[in-house]
Amino acid sequence: MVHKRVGPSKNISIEDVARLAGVSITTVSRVINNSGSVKTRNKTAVLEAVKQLKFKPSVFAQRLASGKSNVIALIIPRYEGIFYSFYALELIRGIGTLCEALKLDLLLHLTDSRSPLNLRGVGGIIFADVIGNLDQIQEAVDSGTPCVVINNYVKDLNVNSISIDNTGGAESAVDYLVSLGHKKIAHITGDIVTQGAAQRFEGYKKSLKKHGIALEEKYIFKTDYSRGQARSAAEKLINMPNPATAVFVASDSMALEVMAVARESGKHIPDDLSIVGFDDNPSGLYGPVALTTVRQPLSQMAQESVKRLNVIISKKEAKVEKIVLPTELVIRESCRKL
Amino acid sequence: MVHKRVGPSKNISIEDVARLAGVSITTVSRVINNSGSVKTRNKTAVLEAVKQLKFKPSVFAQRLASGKSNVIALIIPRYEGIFYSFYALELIRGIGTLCEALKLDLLLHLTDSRSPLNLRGVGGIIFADVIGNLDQIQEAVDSGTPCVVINNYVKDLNVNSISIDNTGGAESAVDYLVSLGHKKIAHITGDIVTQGAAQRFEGYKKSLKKHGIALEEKYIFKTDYSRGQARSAAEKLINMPNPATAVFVASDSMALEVMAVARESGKHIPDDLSIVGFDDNPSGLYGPVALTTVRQPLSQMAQESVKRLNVIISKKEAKVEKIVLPTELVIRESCRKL
DNA sequence: TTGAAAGCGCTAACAA
DNA sequence: TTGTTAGCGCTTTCAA
Repeated sequence: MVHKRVGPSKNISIEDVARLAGVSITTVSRVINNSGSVKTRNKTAVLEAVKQLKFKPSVFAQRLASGKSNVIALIIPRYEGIFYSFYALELIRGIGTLCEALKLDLLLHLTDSRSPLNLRGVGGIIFADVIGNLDQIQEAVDSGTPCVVINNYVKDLNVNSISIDNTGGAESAVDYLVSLGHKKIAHITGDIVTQGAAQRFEGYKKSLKKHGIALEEKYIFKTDYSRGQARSAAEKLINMPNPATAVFVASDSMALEVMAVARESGKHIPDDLSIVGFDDNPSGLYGPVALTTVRQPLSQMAQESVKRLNVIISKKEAKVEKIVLPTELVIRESCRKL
Repeated sequence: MVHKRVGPSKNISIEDVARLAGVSITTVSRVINNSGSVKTRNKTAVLEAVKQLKFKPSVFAQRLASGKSNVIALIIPRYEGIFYSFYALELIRGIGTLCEALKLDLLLHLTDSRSPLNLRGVGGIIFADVIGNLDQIQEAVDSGTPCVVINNYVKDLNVNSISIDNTGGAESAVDYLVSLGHKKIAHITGDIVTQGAAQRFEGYKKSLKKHGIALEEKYIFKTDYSRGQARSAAEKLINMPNPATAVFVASDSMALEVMAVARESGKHIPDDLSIVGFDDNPSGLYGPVALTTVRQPLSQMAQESVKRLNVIISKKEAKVEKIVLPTELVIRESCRKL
């Protein structure tokens, strides 16, 4: 026996609305899209019918018919470290919030960087960082889909990119330490496979060089951004003979770990060790000693990427831009004058 | 002169493939969907043509024609605290990864709980927690779209829910403290607007009652889950006359803050204060004293929700289930026998 | 095992 | 200001 479906009440189509409102479907279409001109009388009737029938247009039909899509995809490389960072959440939050406001559908892809993505029908793509997936990006760009890469300055591809001045930020952090009189300045890096970590390391070296301070291998500790590795690095750093008087750490969460280790070893911050982090993670505020850090405009970057994409999609603007956003040193309490 | 477009290469349609392969579009459809039977010869030809033309079917046309959608929406209430939690990321990660594997498109909505969502065309919906958006859920359920609510046991709605045994977890945490001889046990709550925090508080009270320990208002500190509020609470807790000997904290990140405060005040963990957290956030592992905590199967919950939805969507199974996943006390180093 | 043809629900010329 | 009509690119009967 075939009986009426209870749940998925037969889909209401634009035709039902037209019938109820006593107009053509074209008029209904005009009303719901706010395009063309419609007599107030009819408009009201349509709106009334829409409400009464609880009509929601089928986005698939709309997209198929119009050839336009208000879907944007956010591609996050499924790289181990990425999800333990302040970064990912801030990004998703920034992008998600703006998409909501702009009525864009946000498609989230946690990609393993290999599987081909079916990008057809996606209006635009945001690549969150580049980690082994340049090919994917290349392919997306080639397909003509508007793309913007964030958190990575992409040199080799003709694609929009919005990145952060990691080198400059790191440099200013170290400059600051030098200005306080520090000469033995250590660095705990992030995961060097990421451009961000590499550039921060670069900035560190640049500043030392600028000030005529020799780079010392023993003061450099490479990590994968995890708190665990930060802890080991901090332990080595603190217990070595002739230890550094200051350390620039590639992320705030690692810097907090260093602080904790120092405190446990009976060291006092900033008296025994000056620390500068990177991120401006709010967690840095709550400890006993507020963390001096480099603020990076993550949510600005996130929002900028959506706006940029939106412009490209709607205005058909095609000019490729590579934007680098500035960072800002936020001086708090974790460093002292030597 | 009309010349070949370079960028947005004219969209290849199923018709182009059919022509090149020398078959009908129906046959092509059969091949790409692996439905119906097609002679090997033709199949090969189609596959060859697909590859050569780099054909990707239009998902919109597919969905429109078939009436099926492999899109699932993840609705996250845009509530202030939610993004500072271990919770959100774990969820997105779990759901995102599984969707990727199952080839489901994941639509992310950070909702303000008021704007109506156009759910038409979405195959299924996962609501991440319920915070002031019961109406949205009600509407989604009414529309007949398969829904599952996670991290919240929804009593009043006929909807699938997968939640965590917060009460039981909290109870076992406090039971454990009692078993170690503690009688003065404080509790730092999470944001009581969330069901999770309320249930953990419930479990705390239940355990005390069970053991004949009177509930003392002065030992209860309400927070919004933030580290800042955890710090204030910890300061009060530690500096009060006749302080508690143990504290059950509603989240690990807050518990870590309590640990930090204690250490700064010259207290030793667990000698001066026993601490149990909740979450099993990996950060709890890296401190000087590993945090005893309640493990909640977040990623299991996340994955379960996708699987459940997938079953409902494909099998048309409609039975509503309300699952409560167990928690597990993970004993590490932050508590001592009195 | 195949293909013709009728939609899916909408948008966008074009005409009126 | 409105409606007619031809698709958008696919899936799915139905017949062959």
